Amino acid sequence: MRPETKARVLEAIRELDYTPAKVARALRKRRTEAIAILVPDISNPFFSLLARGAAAVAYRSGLSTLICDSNNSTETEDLHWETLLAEEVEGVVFVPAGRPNAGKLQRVLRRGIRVVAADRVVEGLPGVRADNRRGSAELTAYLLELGYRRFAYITGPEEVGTVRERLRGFQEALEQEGIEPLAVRHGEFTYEDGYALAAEILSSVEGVEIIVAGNDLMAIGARRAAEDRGLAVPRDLGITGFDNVLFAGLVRPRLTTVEIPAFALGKAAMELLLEGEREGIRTLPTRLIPGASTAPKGR
Amino acid sequence: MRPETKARVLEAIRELDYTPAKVARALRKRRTEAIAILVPDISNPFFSLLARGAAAVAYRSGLSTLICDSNNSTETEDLHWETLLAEEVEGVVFVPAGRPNAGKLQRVLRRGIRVVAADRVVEGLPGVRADNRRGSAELTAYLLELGYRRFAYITGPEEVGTVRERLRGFQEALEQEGIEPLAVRHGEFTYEDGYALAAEILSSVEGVEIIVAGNDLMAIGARRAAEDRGLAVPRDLGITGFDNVLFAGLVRPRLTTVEIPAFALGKAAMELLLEGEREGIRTLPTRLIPGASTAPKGR
DNA sequence: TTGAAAGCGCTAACAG
DNA sequence: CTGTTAGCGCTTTCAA
Repeated sequence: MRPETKARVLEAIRELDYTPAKVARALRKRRTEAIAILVPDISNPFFSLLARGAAAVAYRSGLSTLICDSNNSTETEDLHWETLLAEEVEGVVFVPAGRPNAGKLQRVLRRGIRVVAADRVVEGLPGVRADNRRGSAELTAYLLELGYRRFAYITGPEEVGTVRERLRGFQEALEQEGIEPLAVRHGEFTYEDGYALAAEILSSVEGVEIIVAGNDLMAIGARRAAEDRGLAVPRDLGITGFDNVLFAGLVRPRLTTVEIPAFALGKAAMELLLEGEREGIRTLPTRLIPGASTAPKGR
Repeated sequence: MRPETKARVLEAIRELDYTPAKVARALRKRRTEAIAILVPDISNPFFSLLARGAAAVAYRSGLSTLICDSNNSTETEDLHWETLLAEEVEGVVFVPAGRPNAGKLQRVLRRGIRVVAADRVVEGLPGVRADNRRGSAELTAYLLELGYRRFAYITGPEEVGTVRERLRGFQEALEQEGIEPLAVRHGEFTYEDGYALAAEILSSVEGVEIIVAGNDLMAIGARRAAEDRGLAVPRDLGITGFDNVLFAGLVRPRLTTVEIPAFALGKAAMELLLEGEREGIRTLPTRLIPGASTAPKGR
């Protein structure tokens, strides 16, 4: 282009304070260059960290990012799918709230929208998840080594994949030693349900040495329930969590837990999305974080 | 419309699996019906809760919501302003990372985009904030009543409005009793800086009875620094926070802090935005949350 | 009540 | 290298 013309154009841009309108561009190019991140609860640090990881990758590729919060509800999730269809996003990093609506998902996929599952695996979708089963098994092996033998397990809703994987790793590790858990209880992944389930177990099950929780928040709730019954942690009762969210390291005694790389999970999911991956599950390793909420159990 | 025609249209919609394209609609109507929420750090539960409050209101009005994360950087913030200009969002709920770029902001406003500040007041913008000064003064009065007299204060960057307001409330309450703080230190609003500033104070300032922190995260860092020097909380040293984020209630001893209604802040900011408010600051009340990290100080 | 036409701001294709 | 034109899918307006 002639330098003079270029200068005149640049001058006009400045003068009019011109910014290209993305909507018009998207309409003409038939590409919105927008992707969405759909999570169950953005105010949960685990998911917001995951969303951050995903957004960082999208941002580098010049894509706009829409963060949608399904508020732990499949119905809200469905509403969001409608919006995303109307927005014509090109892809979605998806953390399902529970068992996702297969019909909606099919419609989205038929429209050519790529969807990658993150953290929680969805049948028929490519995805990135943490090695929950192994992480849970390693944790359990560590607890067995410490000398714990009488276990109770509290966790989230049964229909969530990560809940089942963690439970399975736990049970398999126990089976190797010929041990059965004294109790297994399901609730929501909240502080309140952690408290309630632990309280119920402590008052109805004899001789529990340790409560293994499906996530950190439940573990903290359980610890509180133990305290309220006058039990000291780890002296009278061991407690473990899962996720290694920020506060797991802030509470005293520091929680024994398993780190799930939330940011990396989001990052990897978005990378899979941008590479156009259509299938396959990538599994990221977890890491055992020993804390002072468990201690060697002399026998 | 004739019922028969209507039926035929509905039939066609079903058959083609038709969803109206928002981009085309936005282009024609010259209204994108999209708003943005721009926060410093979405992985901070305080901001994600605020974002949730704002999004909930927008959602009810059928607006699309774009959540943008400036990663605590004014430069990233500026990049986001460009995107938002190009996206032609109709409004922005804005929590500035530091001192916002006035030029960018002017450009955005000149384009007719409404901006409402949340949590942190911005000159020339309507906004919603918490009554930080009073909340801080009330907290300080409570501490004086407990018998504390020798105070140290650690907080975030000086250019952040909430930092200055909280510090001011603190200082004014002390002045009424003719007391000067022994130390005031600024850093980032992080666990690490809370630890570092507290450690520095404890090793260089004589006779500090209590460390008042500008937010909860710094308070937890300070508590750790105290522990590492063998000081028991609250016996040897009192500690207080600000915000009342989730973990403030989970740590032991429970943190004495001031609740900032993050969700309500976001909600109110979005309401102001939708009402088309052009100026004025709304102030929401805070609430003192006494905890066990402070205790009556016999003299 | 229905149909037809124009045009939002952009890009791709093509002509000069 | 520059200018012109058509058309993305919708809404608005006007005509039948």
